[in-house]
Amino acid sequence: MKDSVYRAPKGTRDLVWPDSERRRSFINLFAEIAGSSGYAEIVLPMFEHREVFQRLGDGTDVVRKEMYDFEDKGGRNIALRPEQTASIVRSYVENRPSLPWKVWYAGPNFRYERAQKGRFRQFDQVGLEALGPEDPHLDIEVIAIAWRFYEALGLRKVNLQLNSIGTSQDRVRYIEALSRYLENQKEFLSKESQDTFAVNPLRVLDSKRDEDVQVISEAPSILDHLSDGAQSHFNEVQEGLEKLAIPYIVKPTLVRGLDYYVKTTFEFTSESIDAAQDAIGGGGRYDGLAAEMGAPETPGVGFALGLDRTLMACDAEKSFPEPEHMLEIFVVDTTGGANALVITDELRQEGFKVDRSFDDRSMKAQMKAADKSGAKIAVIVGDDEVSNGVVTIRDLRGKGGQEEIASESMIADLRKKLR
RNA sequence: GUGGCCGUAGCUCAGCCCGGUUAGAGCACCUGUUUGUGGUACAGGAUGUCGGGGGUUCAAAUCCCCUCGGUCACCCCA
Repeated sequence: MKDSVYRAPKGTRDLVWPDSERRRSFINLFAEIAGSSGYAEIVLPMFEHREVFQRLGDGTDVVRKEMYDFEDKGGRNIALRPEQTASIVRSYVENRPSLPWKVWYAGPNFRYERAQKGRFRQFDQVGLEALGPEDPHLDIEVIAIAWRFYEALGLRKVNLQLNSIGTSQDRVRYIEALSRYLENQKEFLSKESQDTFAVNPLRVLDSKRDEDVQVISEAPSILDHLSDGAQSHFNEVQEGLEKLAIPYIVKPTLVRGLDYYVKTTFEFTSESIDAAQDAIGGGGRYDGLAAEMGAPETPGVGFALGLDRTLMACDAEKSFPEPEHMLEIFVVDTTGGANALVITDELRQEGFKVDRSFDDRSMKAQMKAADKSGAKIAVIVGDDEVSNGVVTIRDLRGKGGQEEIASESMIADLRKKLR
């Protein structure tokens, strides 16, 4: 194996064609859908002052063990962003755009954790956030955009899990009730969950360990602790989803890993992913976050979708296929390359996707390269063509017929064949 | 942070248990069969610090120890 220094660091990898192009198409499709819903792109810094992400919650794993942080040369505590919602709210607090403020984003996030299938230290997300309205219609819009995006990708086996975790006051009351219950059941909990309980009782509900399942299933439900306002908000969200025919299941134990959520939380999972990591997207409402960062109370709601995991689901469902070819035309020149130089440039200026060989290789080698390139047509120039003022146009896809075309009509002919 | 599995040619892997001829296969690559013509076939060719270090031995890809890396899972999340 190569020296371990000259390889991508743990949890990162190179995306080369066709994966790189598929990623770009994915983001383009998302941009189209978000853009046509009134969301504008925002490009954020990839790192922030660590305190920005501290807002995700001191008891969360993201803050406690997954923060990719360091001190810069100026002595500042910097963290690579583990997600973008906090950055967006920071940007809102800093720039105070007029409301409602609807933005979408795409780009890498960073979490320092052990990589596994569908989990990387650098991973791409697309997402959007809407700040201002408290209206449950906005929750519905946000969920619907994600849902329509999955549909546009061709995904069929996506499940929407929905919950409300109430207002922060509701949650305080709920956590009291939950803690009382868990305290009594403590001996039946796994050791890990007992530790979790001490740090953040809510997160015990997330445990998938067999010992905990029974205790969790009989635990008090957050849905029994919602205030009237939160309850009617939740009801409206559900009614709206039904109006849009978006199927969902209410999952009272869905608390999500970040502390800033209130009221609506949701998560998308894929049934088709063959890996432990099947959550392909998630989000919720965070009405208190802007105020925590020093702005007036400003409600917000949004989601983020994992690009890699979503594409894993696409692979499994054979949807959103990778591109097949990059090229249309391959220029073969047996006169030393000078003709290829001019012809490829000319064709490229005309908008064709064109490549050629270098190093004056044999015609056979050039034809092989033409075939491998996936191009549909070879434009062949040899001494005969040059002296007759023609080029040979050869079909690379079908049986391989070819014809000579006068150089002047080459572009018109190729346009006819390819467009 | 914890555990399982795996590191041999550019890629996928065999060989390792039972140490011993020049370390193999397929794919990919290059050349030719083809006096300008790819995709099929055939013939030939190039390619390896057997992840790294140490140890045992007359002899290590093969046995032992350490280490680095990858991968999957737990935790948790996208």
